[in-house]
Amino acid sequence: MAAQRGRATGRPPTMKDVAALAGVGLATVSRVINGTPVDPVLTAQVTEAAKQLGYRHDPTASSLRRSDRRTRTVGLILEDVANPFSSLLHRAVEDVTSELGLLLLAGSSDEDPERERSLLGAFHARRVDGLIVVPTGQVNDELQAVRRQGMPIVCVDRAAELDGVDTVTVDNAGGVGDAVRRLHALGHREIAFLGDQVSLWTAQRRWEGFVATMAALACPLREGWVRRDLHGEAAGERAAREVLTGDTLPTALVTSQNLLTIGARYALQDLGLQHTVAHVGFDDFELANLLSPPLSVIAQDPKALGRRASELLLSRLDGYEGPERHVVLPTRYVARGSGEITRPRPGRGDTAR
Amino acid sequence: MAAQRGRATGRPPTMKDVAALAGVGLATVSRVINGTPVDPVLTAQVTEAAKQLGYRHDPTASSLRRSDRRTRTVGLILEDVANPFSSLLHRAVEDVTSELGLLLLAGSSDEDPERERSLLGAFHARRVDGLIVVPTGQVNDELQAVRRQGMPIVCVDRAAELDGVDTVTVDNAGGVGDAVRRLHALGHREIAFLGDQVSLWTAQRRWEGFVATMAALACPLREGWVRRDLHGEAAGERAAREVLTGDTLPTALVTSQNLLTIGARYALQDLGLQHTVAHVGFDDFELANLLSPPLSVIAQDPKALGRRASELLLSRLDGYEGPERHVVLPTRYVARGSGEITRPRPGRGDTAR
DNA sequence: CTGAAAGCGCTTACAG
DNA sequence: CTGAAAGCGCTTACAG
Repeated sequence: MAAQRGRATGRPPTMKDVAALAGVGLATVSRVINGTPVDPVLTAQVTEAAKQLGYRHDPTASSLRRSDRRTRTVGLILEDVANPFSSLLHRAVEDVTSELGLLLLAGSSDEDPERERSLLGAFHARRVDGLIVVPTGQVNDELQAVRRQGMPIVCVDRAAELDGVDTVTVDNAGGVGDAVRRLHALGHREIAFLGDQVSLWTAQRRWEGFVATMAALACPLREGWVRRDLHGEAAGERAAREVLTGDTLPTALVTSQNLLTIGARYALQDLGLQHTVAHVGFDDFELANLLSPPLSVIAQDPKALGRRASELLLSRLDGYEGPERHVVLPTRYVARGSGEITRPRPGRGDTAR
Repeated sequence: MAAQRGRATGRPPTMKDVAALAGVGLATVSRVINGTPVDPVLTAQVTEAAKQLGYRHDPTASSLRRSDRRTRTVGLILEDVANPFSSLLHRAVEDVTSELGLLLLAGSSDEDPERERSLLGAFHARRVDGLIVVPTGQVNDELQAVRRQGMPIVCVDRAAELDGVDTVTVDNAGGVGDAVRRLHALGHREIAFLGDQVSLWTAQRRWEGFVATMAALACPLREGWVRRDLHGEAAGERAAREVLTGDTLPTALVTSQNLLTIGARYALQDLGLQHTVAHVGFDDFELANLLSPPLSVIAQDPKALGRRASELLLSRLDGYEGPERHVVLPTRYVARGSGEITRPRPGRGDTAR
């Protein structure tokens, strides 16, 4: 009678249905599905029955009972899934996790601690196997608590001093320092700096790289040429415009973030200074090469960040229990033109206005 | 004795732990957590116990037993989470789903039916509440099968003729037609066309818009000026270069996809023709305005696509059982300069080479 | 309103 | 190797 059942009506077929049709016990079906050795004949019966019913294994029900509780999902907390940096990182993570059949739950924190906390809670509650997060830096206590409960966590793009939490970052200070040195070698001494919100870990590191290198090169920092804590393209444009229409003009400009770079470039072009004032931005752009002059950048490799972060996470999933690891990836200066503008002859005087 | 238990050692606290600490039945805890009316005193006890233990509700275990089987997750199949169009769409979907506490499982099909099938299977097996997919068009049978099993599905960016599947697309043909008409109004008659892989639904629609409008305007199509089935930036550049170095040159160029537009623009700039040959691309770019001349585009609104798709999905989750809906969003022509180059005087003869 | 019991789809000791 | 039974964390009829 039980074996008579066959294909059920509405609901999707379950292991019980498969067992009934194959004429074996429920446990045997489970074993076949999970690859535990089973008599070839029974295996064939089960496989056939499963195919016939269109059986789909339910990984969440499975995870509930398994001893390791693995859900085969990974949580990813990005700043914004839509920004190019985040989305490239996202893709790199997907490339390595999908290879293993892991699914990705992704969300955007928007730099908002409350949102980060909420995503963290939701992913934790769903028992993802691990977490890759670009931390705002203000939710570290909660991250630590979740980590202590056994959830592997890797922080990426921004460091975090948390027990058992691996990090993958970029040499932000080194990248900016390198750019400043190159500008210096081209004669530049009057270098302006546009910086992102100071609460961001990366903004802090980039600023430190600027200050340290300028000091090492004995270049004075002029107050009006340093604009920090800027958020977004419009702020970048405004700040650049102010810097570039002041009493004395800098001969070079370093913009330490994506949107600030775009904003500054608008200002430069609007003032007709794009061929006069050297400009280097942090982070690369798709179309940087099509601009005139092409934009020189301190490029980071979001794909490499994502890949390394995933690898660190996977090693934890594979049982690595050692101390936290801190990977620092290099940046790469891409000379395209805007950063190779030499310093105009001194004595020519102020040009703007 | 049971109430004595209190906080367990290693594992995260469960409803049972909360019930024990609060001195109530398991069901009561469940009711409090789910907001079913419960005596205020008991409610307080449960809330307190939950807080004290740091209890986290497990939504997946919950979904297993609930009558509606809701997992509170939505699956999203994009072409590539890293491409700007997809990631903006992704963000728009996140904005509406996160509002409702739904989590997003996202994946990239890479235009590969096998990958789409695999993601579809994985999401289905995980019993997501619904699916938003940018379909390759070659997995429609499987999509239909999943839909018939009760899973709400919305296709976005590309239409699909499937029972009970809503779609949100853009007026691709209309957008291209509009651009062609504008070029025609500026005197252009010799208009070249670069098209994406012909297997893509959007490529097909854009091509149809081009052909139909050219015919309506009595502009002949010259064989050498039509290049279709191109994939990626390099192919676009190559094709554009060939078109622009032929015996007779077109006076305007329509490129019907993102990467083709970039590739073509490289070719134009390399040949020094960017101020001579009019150029309109399909889909907008972040930096289009910084180019010289700025790039005119047929813009679509990926955020609107994502938002509408989410809304349609949510209405299905809310119980809408009516016939499938097909939303078509308009495109918007953005005149920036490259598309406003007028046709050079006839009789000036061929300029290039 | 409340609690004990059954059961969601599965895995895993536990006996045979 | 195989199957019946217990149980993962929860919800939901079912009686009280």
